[in-house]
Amino acid sequence: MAYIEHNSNSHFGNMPASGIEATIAGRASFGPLGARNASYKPHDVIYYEGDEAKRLYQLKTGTVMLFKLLPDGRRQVVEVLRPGDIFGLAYAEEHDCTAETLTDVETHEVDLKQVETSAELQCRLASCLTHQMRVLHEHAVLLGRKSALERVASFLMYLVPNRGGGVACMGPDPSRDNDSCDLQLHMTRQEIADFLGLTIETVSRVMSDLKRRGVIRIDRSDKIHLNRICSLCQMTGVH
Amino acid sequence: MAYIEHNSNSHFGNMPASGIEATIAGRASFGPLGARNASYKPHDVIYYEGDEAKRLYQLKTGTVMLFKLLPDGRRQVVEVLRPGDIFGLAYAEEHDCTAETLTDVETHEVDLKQVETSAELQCRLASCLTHQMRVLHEHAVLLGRKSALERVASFLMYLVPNRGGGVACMGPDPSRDNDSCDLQLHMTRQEIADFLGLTIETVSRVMSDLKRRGVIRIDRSDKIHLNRICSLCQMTGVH
DNA sequence: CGCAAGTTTGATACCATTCAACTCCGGTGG
DNA sequence: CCACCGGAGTTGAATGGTATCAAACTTGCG
Repeated sequence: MAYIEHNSNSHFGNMPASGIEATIAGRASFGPLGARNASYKPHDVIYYEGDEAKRLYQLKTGTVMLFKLLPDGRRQVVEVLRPGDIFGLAYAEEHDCTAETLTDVETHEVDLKQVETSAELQCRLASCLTHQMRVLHEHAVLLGRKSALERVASFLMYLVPNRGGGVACMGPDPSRDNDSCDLQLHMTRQEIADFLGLTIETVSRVMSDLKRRGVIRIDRSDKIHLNRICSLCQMTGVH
Repeated sequence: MAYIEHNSNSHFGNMPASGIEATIAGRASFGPLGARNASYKPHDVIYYEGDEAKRLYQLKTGTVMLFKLLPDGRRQVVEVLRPGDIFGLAYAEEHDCTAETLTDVETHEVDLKQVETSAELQCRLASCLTHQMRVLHEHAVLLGRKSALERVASFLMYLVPNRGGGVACMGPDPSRDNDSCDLQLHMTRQEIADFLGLTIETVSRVMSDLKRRGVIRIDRSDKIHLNRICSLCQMTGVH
């Protein structure tokens, strides 16, 4: 299922914290730090909730979701990861989530033992975790306090390059040269619903509503064109 | 508002990762690593969302909540911290949450500059962040997928020593010698509601319902006696 | 074509919210 | 001492947003 190769340019623990090696999405890559590379196909399960934690993973390309299940089958997708994000928590015996790929995926993987002994890895780990913690805080607001429309709008905005998490919103500026954009969701309605704490039907209804209002165009169910990014941004609840 | 003193036994960066210094709740203390000590009174705001991040905080005693506000006033309490937890994220210019004390509080505080240069601090940071990330995942399940009763039951169970997060549940065992316990909430109904993604009235109604069913006894509004811990545990949705 | 999986749409039900009134409790001052 | 007050909590009735149940539709593919 997963093809694993050893990183040829592996030189462990000898890079400075402000290293000049490639970064992904502004965060430091684990690549040069003794990491193996691995590849996965869409819908591969990288590990299951409850599995023994043996490695730390950094997403190099593609998308991975982490989810938890309740005994009666209810599912919550707790994170949707992008390149540069890490998963497979260290400092714990068992994984608290299942990690499943949404697309073709490439990862860097390092043994947890290495993490425990590498100051450099821990530094990068702390940096990544801090970033992801912020995203989780934002997601808690979404799950705890936002309406269905606000959730879906926030989700779509999250997928707009450089607009994720509503961090870099320029406000309502209809004069922007490019107020539209194409999105590839890589998620089914069910996966979106489980991420947003909604049902599949509610997600579908909100999408149809956005389409009716001319804010989005649905080219294929997982291929969405945003006609008016600013209008959508106004619906996220953060304005 | 906050009384700050310098840590007398401050010896910076010379402790091994597996140091023998005191730990809180199983996690390493920042105390010996050049940290200042500070004290706060109940309802002190340690920092506001949007403030410049200058320090990293570790909670020594008491309880702190982190919350985010939407522009229209909706509030989500994203974390309720206990001794050993850290807050005041590093690797970012601004705080993403407001930090407010719920009780008398004592903290260890270190400058972010120190964190950037101390491998030891980064190690502990990564460890704490990993633990808190798990708690956030669990909370996402609560916010996204649980009913009001399940949320309140989970919240109360979270406050039971050694039962937090449903991690160490022994299952339905009515023969346990001690199936009851006293809790001090340190939170108003409003704060609980904002933590659980509910309204104040819903929290109150569920509490009354639990009382009517004989599962809890409400001694004072923030002083709850659990009559049957196992019954309550059964209501959290994790069984 | 015809099936299967995913999605959309409709009708209805229900849980949590909203709005409102009431209770409880501690503190203050006559 | 007790009347009064304000804030927090509780309870009730009505509303509404989302879930649920059910059916139709779309798409991809053998």
